[in-house]
Amino acid sequence: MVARLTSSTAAVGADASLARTELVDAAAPPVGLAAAAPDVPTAFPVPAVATGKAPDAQLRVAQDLFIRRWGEMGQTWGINRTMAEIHAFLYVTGHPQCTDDVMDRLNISRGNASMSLRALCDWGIIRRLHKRGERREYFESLNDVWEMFSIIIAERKRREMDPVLETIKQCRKMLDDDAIGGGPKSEAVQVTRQRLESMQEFMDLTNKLFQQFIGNAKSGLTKVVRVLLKAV
Amino acid sequence: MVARLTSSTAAVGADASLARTELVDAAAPPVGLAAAAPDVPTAFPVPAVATGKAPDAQLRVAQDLFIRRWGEMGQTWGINRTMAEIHAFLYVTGHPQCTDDVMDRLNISRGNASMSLRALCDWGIIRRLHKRGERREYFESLNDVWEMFSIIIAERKRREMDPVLETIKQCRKMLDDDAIGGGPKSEAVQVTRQRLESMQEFMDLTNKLFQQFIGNAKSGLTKVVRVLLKAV
DNA sequence: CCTATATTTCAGTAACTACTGAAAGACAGG
DNA sequence: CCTGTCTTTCAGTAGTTACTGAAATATAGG
Repeated sequence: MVARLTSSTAAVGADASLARTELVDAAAPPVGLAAAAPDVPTAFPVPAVATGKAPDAQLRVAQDLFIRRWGEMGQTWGINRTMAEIHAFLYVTGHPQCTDDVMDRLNISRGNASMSLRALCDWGIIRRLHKRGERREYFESLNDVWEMFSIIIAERKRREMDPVLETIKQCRKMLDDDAIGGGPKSEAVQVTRQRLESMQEFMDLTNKLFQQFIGNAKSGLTKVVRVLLKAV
Repeated sequence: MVARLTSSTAAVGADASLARTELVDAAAPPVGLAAAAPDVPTAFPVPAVATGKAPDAQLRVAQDLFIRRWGEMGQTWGINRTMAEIHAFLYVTGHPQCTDDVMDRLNISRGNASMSLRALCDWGIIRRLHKRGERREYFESLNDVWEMFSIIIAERKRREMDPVLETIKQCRKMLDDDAIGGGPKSEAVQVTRQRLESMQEFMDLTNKLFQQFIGNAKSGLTKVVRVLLKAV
C-alpha cells in the first residue's frame, strides 16, 4: 500500500533486500498492535552497516514506527500524512536535517519534500536553519511539545472555529432582523435561534479555554492542568 | 466548489431548480473563505433574500448558511462534509427529520443519506426515532452541545490517540531493550528516547484532561471551565 | 401469500487530494 | 559572465474518498 519504489532511485538491489529483512525481523517480536495497523511498513532502505554490532540497530526501526503512526494520526485529523511524517521525523531525531535527508528517509520526491517543508514552516512548528559555510538549508522541529500544540491549536482556531462563530452570529442576526417588522416568531424560528445560541455559547467558552492554552504554553500549562484536575 | 449539481439526476424540474437557484444565490456574492488555505476567512456573504412575506423567509437561508459552514469545518477536521452537513441540519432545525427530508434539503442521493445517517448514529451524536403508526424512520440530533462534543472527543481519543500512545511505549521499549546488553547508548538514541518521553508525557496529560471533559459533560463542565479560567 | 413502502448495499464513477519529475529559478563562487 | 549546487514551482497523473443510482433486502398491512 505505501510501498513506494521510485523507479529511478532503485536503491541497489543487494542493500535494499538486506535492509528489508532486517526491518521485518526487528519489528516482528513485540508486535502487539500490528493488528491495528493494516500492514507493516517495509520498504525503507537502511544503509547497510557492516559492523557486527550494528550501532543503534533498533533506533531507526523505532523511529520509523513512530513516524508512521504519527502520519496515520495526522491523516485522520485532516493533516496530510507526509507532512505529519516529516514533522515526526524531525521531532524524533531531534537534530537538523536537510531536504535530501527527508527525501531519503521517507522516500518521497523532492517536490513533495520541498512543499511539505514549506507548509510546516508556515505553520511554525518547524524552522529553517542555515549552517555557516553550508550551502543547503536544514530544518528542525520545535522541541517543546506544549509549544507545538499551542501553535497548532491557535492556528486551527483561527482558521476553522472563528469563521464558524462568525457565521453563527450572522445567522442569528438574520433571524432577529426578520422578526423586527413582524409579529411573534414561529416555533421553528425559535428553535433554530436557541440552537444557534447554545452552539455559540459552547464555542465561546471553548475559545477561552484555548486562549488559556495558548497564553500559557510551556511554563504555565502543566500548572493549569493540575489545577483543573484537582478542582473537579 | 461546493455547488452540487447532480448532472444526471435532474430530479423533478420545478422543485430542484428552485432549490438550486436559491442555494447558488446564497453562496455566490464574494465567495469568501473557499480558498480554505492559509488565509483569513472572515466575513461571509450575506445573502440578500428578496422574498415578499414568505413565512420564515430568512429561516431557511440562515439554516443553510450554518449547515454549509459546519460542513466545511468538519471537512478540515477529517469528518466528511456530508456527514457534518446532515448533522448540522438535524441540530439546527431541532426536530426529527426523515431520510427524504435530508435528501431533499441537502440534495444528496438516497444511498449517501442512508450511509451517512447510519455513521452518525454509530458515532452516537444523532439517534433514530420511530413515530407511532408511521412507517418511516426519523432522526434527531442530540441537543446538548457539551454532550455531543464529549462523545466526539472520547471516540477520537480512543481511535487515534490511544494507538499513538501504544506505539510510543513500544518504541521506548525497543530502545531500552537494545541497550540491555550493550554499553552506553549513543547520543542519537538518547535524544530520541527523550523526545518520545516528552511526547508521551504530553499525551498522558492531555488524555487526563479529556477524561475530565468526558466525565463531566453537561452539568459539571461549565463549572470546570470557570474554575480553570479563574485559576490562572 | 402478495403489494406497497422504507431502507440498505454496492459496483461503478465522479471529484478531489497528494505526489512525482522535470523544468525554471535562485544564488554563491570562480 | 558562467557553473554547479540547491530550491521552488507546476502540469500531469496516481491514488483515494465520496457519491450516485439501481438492485436487493426488509417490513407492515391486506
